[in-house]
Amino acid sequence: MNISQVAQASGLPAKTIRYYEEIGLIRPMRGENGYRAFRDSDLHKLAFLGRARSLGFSIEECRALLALYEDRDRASGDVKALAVGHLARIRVKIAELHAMEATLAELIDACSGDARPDCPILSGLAASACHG
Amino acid sequence: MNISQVAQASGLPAKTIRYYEEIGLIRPMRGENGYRAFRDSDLHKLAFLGRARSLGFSIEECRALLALYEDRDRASGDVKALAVGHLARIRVKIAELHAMEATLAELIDACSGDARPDCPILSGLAASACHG
DNA sequence: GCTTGACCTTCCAGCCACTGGAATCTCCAT
DNA sequence: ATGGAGATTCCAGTGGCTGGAAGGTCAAGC
Repeated sequence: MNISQVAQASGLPAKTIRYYEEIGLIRPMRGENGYRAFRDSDLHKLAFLGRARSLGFSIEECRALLALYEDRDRASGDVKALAVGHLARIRVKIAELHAMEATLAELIDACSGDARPDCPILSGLAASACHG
Repeated sequence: MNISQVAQASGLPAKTIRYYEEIGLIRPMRGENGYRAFRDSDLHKLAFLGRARSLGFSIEECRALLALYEDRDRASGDVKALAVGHLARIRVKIAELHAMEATLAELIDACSGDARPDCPILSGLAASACHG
């Protein structure tokens, strides 16, 4: 398979696939013409990476997950630990965004949003972004 | 005021303050020795920027907000529009993270997390990250 | 055989918003 | 005079791609 077919099949852009090779996540073969020649196993890895990335795992976590995936003797506890840590970070992020959302929604709510210059959003930013 | 005092007072690292000057968000004066000499107005702007950034506004949005802040004749509707757009993006982000969280929590839940190699997290990533 | 156009290759630069570090200069207290 | 804190500039790196230029390759059509 050439890169565009693998891109199609995996849902990842060709650029990203080249990048993943560059950083050593995959090691496709090469044809005589210098083109990358992807095997099914490469495609599977790329699909795996795409899903892991879409769950927000960092590239280095993906590398670790891929290593665990390839290691038939891994302990599932190792995988779980990685995932649990990541889940915790996601939840922190969600909490941060919720806080932003609340403050912002409150400021927006207080703002008439018409042609007058008076604006609680700006004065909120100028003075303090606390809600209350 | 020198940079470290302003950093202290605004809560922003000195490096960030220099960066903000570099990209034209602030324009502090200079003393004879070449040191930046911050006025109160600079400090206010930096505090404003810090709060806007902490609400997740991008640098360019902050620049726009600052311009609106400085424009005594702005329409509050312009500010509101900016904030509403940003709020929408925050909510999208929250929704994305919630989806990740749900999928990840489900996979984690299914994983025994012991020394055995059998791992639903990895097989979930290998096959499909859908929940259900 | 030749052209055309799609596809492949590499390499370099840029994105965002900083952050770290080196080399140098200035200030102030001792 | 000296030492140390704090200031300056400039360059490089972060993460995870993404865009684009310059050039090689392949398959189809004339």
